[in-house]
Order: sequence, then C-alpha cells, then structure tokens
Amino acid sequence: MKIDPKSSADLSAQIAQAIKDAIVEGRLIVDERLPSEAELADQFQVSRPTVREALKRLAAQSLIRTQRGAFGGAFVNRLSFEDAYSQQITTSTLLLSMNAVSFDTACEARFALERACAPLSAERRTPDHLATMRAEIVRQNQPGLTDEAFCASDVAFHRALVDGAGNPVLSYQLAGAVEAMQPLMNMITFTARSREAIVALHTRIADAIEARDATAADAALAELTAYTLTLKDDVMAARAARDKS
Amino acid sequence: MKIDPKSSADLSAQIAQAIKDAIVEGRLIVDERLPSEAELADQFQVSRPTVREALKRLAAQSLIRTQRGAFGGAFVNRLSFEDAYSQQITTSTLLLSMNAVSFDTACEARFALERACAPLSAERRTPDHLATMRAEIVRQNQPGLTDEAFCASDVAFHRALVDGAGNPVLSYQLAGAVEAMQPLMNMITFTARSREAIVALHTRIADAIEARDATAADAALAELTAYTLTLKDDVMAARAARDKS
DNA sequence: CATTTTTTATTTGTCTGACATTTAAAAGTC
DNA sequence: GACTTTTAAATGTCAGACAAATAAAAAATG
Repeated sequence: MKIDPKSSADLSAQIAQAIKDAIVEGRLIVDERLPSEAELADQFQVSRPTVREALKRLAAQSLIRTQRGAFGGAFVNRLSFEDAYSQQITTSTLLLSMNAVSFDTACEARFALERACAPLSAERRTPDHLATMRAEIVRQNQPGLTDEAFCASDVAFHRALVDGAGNPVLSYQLAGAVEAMQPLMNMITFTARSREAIVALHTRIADAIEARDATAADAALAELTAYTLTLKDDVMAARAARDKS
Repeated sequence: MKIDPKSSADLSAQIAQAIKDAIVEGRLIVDERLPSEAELADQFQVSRPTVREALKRLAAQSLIRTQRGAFGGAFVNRLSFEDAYSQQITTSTLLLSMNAVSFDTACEARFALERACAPLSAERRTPDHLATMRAEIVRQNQPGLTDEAFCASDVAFHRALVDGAGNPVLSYQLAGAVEAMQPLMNMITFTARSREAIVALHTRIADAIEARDATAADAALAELTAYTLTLKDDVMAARAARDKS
C-alpha cells in the first residue's frame, strides 16, 4: 500500500483510499488487524494524527472498527446488512431532501421497486410476515393515530411485504427507497377517508400475499401508487388555493 | 448542538453524530459554513485534533467539504447523485463479498429490480439510451473480448436500460445492484456459445424497448435471468467435476 | 482613477511530543 | 489451581507549533 507524494489531495484522504482499496479488492480480509497507528505512520511517512484522521474516515464508513488496549488496534469490519441499511437510509434521505427530488419521482421509484418484490413475497412469505402486515393494518385503523405514527406504520407494513421476499439484498435495497420516502409522505395530511382507502388497499395486498396471488398483489400495489399520487395532488391543490386567497 | 459528557463513545464520534443529525434534520442547510475548527473545539470543549477527526468522519460520507484559506472552512455538502452512486456501489459490493451472499440471491435481486425499470424504460427511453444499448451489443459481439470486458459491457448495457426509465432515484438504487454483481459475474467464464445467447437476449431486450413493448422486454429479461442462473450452475458443476477428479 | 501587486489575517493541513485510558497477557500470590 | 496484581501495548485525547492556501484589504503602479 502506497500513496502518491505528488498528489495535492489530503494525506489522510489518500491513506484512507489506499486502505479502502485494499479492503474492497480483498487484499485485507475481514477481521484482519491493520498495523498500529504508529506503524502506519511510519509506513506512510506521516504523523500519527494524520493516520488517525484516515482511520476515522474508514470507521465512518463501517469499513474498520477499533479496539483499545493491548492487542487492540484497527480491524477490518464485516459490513453487516444492518450497517448497510442505515447507511442506505441516510444517503437516500439526504439525496431526496438535498436535490429537491419531486414527490412523483420518489414515489414512482419506490413503488416500482416494491412491485418487483411482490411476486417473490407472494411465493415465499412466512406466517410471521403476514402477521406483521395484519398487525400494522390494525394499528392503521386506530382512530387517534397521528400522521407521523400512521406513516411509520405504513413503512413497517411495506417493510414486512418486502422482507417476505426472503431476499436480504432486496430488503437492503428497498430499505432506502421506502424509508427515505417518509419525510416526503409526511407532507401529506391523511384525512379519515384517505386512511380508510389506504387501509383497504393494504388489506387487499395482505390478502393477495396470503393467497399467494402475485397478480392481485401487483394490481393492488398499482392502485396504491395511483392513489398516493392523487392524495399528493389534492394536498398541493388545497395548498395552492389557500395561498391564493 | 451538544454532546453527552457521560457517554463512553469516542468524543469524535459523538461530535460527528451531533453534526450529522443537524444536517439530516435540516438545522444545517446545504452550503452553510460550520464554525471553524478552533470554534468547534471551544464549543464542544475538546481539542482541535478531536474536532478534526469528527470532521473527517463527515467528509468520508460526503456530508461536508472543506476549503483551506481565509474564509475557508467546512461547508455542508449537497449530496450529489454521483456521490451517492459510488457510496452505494462500494457498500453493495462489500455487502455481497463479505457476507457470502449467494450468486442466486444477488442475481434474483438484481433482475427483480431491473424488471421493475423495464416498463418505464420502454415508455420513456430516448434515442440516446437506445444507441448506447446497441453500441454495447456490438461490442459484446467482438470476438477477442476478455471476460472482464464482456462483463463491463454487460453492466453498461443494463445501466442504459435502467437510465432509460428517466428516474434518477431508480438509477441510483439500481447502480448498486447491477455493479455489485460484477465481481460475482466474473466467476463465470463465458463460452462463445453463451455469449451468443446473451447477445441474442440483449438484442431482444433492445428491440422491445425500441418498440416500447414492455411485455416483450419483461419476457426477455426473465429469460436472461433464467439463462444466467443456468450458466452459473454449469460453471459450478464443471468445477465440482474437476475438483473431484 | 483603474488596475495590478503586495500584504495580511484567517483557516485548514500537518507535525511533535506528551499523557490518559483501556485491555489482555504475564507475573505474582494465596 | 484460582485469583489478584503488574505490565506492556494500543488507542483516545490534549497542547502547541508551523506550513500552506486563500481571499479580502491595502498598497503600489500605470
């Protein structure tokens, strides 16, 4: 592992990149211990604080973990699905909020991906997944629920649907798409009637998944997509009318 | 922004988290300048190196950028789609390689997501997307192509297909799924005959997208999925037979 | 006066050296 | 042999310093 002394980039960034490359290319394997900070400083011909900055960069990406004490040090970290989930969710959320991604675009992406999972979920869902979906539907029927709580339950419902596909890679990919939508969904105020309509569609989806009927599930999801967009348009129209007066 | 003095976690990690929360929750907005390192050190009652480690953690996630000189400093960074792509690709790649995700699981996820894009792509693809797909097909037909180059062209073909949907969020999500598969695909040695079959399917996909025929595109993608899995099984069987002898 | 150059203050990047804290192995004790 | 103490190695943190970059302000120049 070497760094380019002519490069203008920060030394800590270069060192971090060199180590990252080694991990991605498999030259450093999971749980392998990196040299100590002092040794790395010596190896790269920089000071220890610089090495530390590089290591913190890697730690921020969950690429390494550090342990204090004798025989401690920095170890290549096994990137868990859980770590990947949360990274994915933060990234997606910021991407949507910072780039002014339209509701329609985000919504389309989310439901397109979700519909890709539905047939697999219909085939493989366990009673556990179904139970979660039904439980969330019950929660969504409770009267005094806040809009935030309703949205959270909505996310939980759709996560159960996606998890039903039994494919952790799909679940990971969808986590970002579904959860990142939540701040956008929070723009919508759910009336009693719209909640009723959503719950009815959720019930149809759950029924279809239970009956292992991929076609029906897809149809219900398509309707939910359309209905969500309608809701958004209503909210926007109402706001425009209010702002005009 | 405050940190918990009783927490056992690293100070730099706590500080990074506090700032990250402020960004995600919108209390710090894009292009806003953070206080200087000296001011942050004063504010959090820690030393400057500690603050710097925290800032490097954030820089590693593209949450901030730093600029030297007078009126320089750390600024909240607009997370670009490009930044998000590369983060997504690294994460997905490591997730697959470190957790021994099976070829079948990754393949299923990839094609499920891709099939979700196909109908949208059939509807919205521009001549540009079509041209890219056709060009990659031509490249894939070249005789002396290495397996790696064939795989790379394959990725480019499928990216054009996904980009054709005209939804940057979908493109971002798919980037991880498609690119992360590449190391796994590299396990496969493509015979002349298998390449021919793949190119034929690619041509069918491009034809369907050109004709705006979502159903045909979906069918071809389904066949490609099945064929890819067959190829993998053949490679595995051949390897098992070789190891046995 | 307008333009260019120089100065200057500010801020990040890096280094040196030191001490505190944690941790597990090694040594000592009963 | 089981328990306690010591010790060495590593990360975590701090203080202070200098280098380098950068843009605003000041000075010089035509």
